[in-house]
Amino acid sequence: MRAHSLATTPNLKCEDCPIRHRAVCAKCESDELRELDGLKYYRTVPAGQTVVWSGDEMDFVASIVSGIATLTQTMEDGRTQMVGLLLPSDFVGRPGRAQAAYDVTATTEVTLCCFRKRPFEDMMRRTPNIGQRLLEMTLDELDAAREWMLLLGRKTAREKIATLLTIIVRRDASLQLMGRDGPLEFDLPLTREAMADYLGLTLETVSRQVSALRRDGVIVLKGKRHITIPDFDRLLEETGDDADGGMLT
Amino acid sequence: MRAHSLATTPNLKCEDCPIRHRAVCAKCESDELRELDGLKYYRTVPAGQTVVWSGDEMDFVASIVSGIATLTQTMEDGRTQMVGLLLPSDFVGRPGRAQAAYDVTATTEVTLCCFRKRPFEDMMRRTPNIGQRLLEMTLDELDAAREWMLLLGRKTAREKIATLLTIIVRRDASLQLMGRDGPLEFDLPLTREAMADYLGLTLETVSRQVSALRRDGVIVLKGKRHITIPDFDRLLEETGDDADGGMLT
DNA sequence: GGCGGACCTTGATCCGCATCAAATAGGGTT
DNA sequence: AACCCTATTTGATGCGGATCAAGGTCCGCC
Repeated sequence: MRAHSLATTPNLKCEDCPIRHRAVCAKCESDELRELDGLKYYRTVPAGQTVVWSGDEMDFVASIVSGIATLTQTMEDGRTQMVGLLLPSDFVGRPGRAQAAYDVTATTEVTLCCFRKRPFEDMMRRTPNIGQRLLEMTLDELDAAREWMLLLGRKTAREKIATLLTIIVRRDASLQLMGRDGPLEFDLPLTREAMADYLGLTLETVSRQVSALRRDGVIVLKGKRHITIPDFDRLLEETGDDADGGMLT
Repeated sequence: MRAHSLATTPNLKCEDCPIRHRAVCAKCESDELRELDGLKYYRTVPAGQTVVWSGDEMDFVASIVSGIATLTQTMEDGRTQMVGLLLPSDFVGRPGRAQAAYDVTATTEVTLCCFRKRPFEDMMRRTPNIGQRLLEMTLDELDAAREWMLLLGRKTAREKIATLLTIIVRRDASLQLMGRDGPLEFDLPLTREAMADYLGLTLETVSRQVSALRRDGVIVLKGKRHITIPDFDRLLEETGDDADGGMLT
């Protein structure tokens, strides 16, 4: 299944782009946007398909416009670890690097705003706003990776699940500011197996701990994927993190 | 012991600086170096002392000139996870952020080349070479963090130890190109406890696995800290990584 | 409306690593 | 040389999560 899906989607105008203010182009002036408008092309990848394989030649970089993708590493014997969750506005690929370092897989259908690497690198050299924004985003990702290292190295299975849930809730909240106070609700964008790959667990352990949190009333399940959080502070207590706002958000 | 050691050391000229070609200033022209020369001040921190505490106000950024420091996160109940190992030329602090996100601790005596944050940020805005280099370094650190996520999430204790040893060997090799082929030798720069914090293990498990690798002839110990690797490929097999050059670097 | 397959849950058992507890080895100091 | 302090090793035991093994549920499809 290494076939590249090259489904090309009609471009949105940068001005109307939903990720305009968070993506790598966030700091660009309107003349810079016009230039990007000329370089970019959209590409849509169906759910479940791999966008790039680790080690593959990669001649483009991209921003996630919509959908969710994952970055994963795999060992020879098949053990896999997710090392990043890519959400709308996140950046894929690395300027200055020819091969992909990780597998990039679409979890849901994903739309990418792509740039051929060479023209993008050229423009980056001329446009400090892009490099600056990319630096900010990379520093944020580094913080997220380090927070994840604490989770992987030191948290219990239950704490890991609770932490993942809070992260998903916070993301949803930041996108569609929902009514505070009321119970939070959302759909899990990940299968149990993907959660396990993210958390350094097996899918059986994930399933058991989700059930345990349900039994203890921390979460309410409707179906397999729909979750309600009756009391967010209660969930926070389960993460093992500092109760107050110790975490960077 | 929260006292800041403010020992100030006489500055080296940038031109003579041992990290000149790897640090954040690597791409600077000589006029830019002169400006940095005017901003910088050296500071030396004794082994074991904490440079900054997570959450502290941090009004400077710095490059490690010599010595080794660690970045660690701590949970309320005392569980700790090292999230970075800082070697000469590595960068400390984040432009645009007021508080430290992690504890920074000197493992050996450390000399820092510091810049007050505001003047550094100003210069960064005017000097694309600095921002570009910082972006490269940050992307490298992100890769390292993600490799570490795989280790923390999926590797066994023995594989973790073997991986740490190969990383230390590679670093030594990259600094002082030593005779290939011959047995590799080095001193561990970390205590068993620090290794445990890095690897997401307990110090007892670290000690046991080091002993096991010694029993199996993978490593030879002289004293507690001095290690000889009779056969580097043998050590590589123990890491669980792709046998060939699958790894970056 | 029955069937196949993906996803999920639950149970039983095992094992790797944590935990608790001593003992030993250096290294520096007096 | 005797002593102390810290780093390290080693042993005994227990637990958390992996592994192995059945089911169960939902959904699209014929």
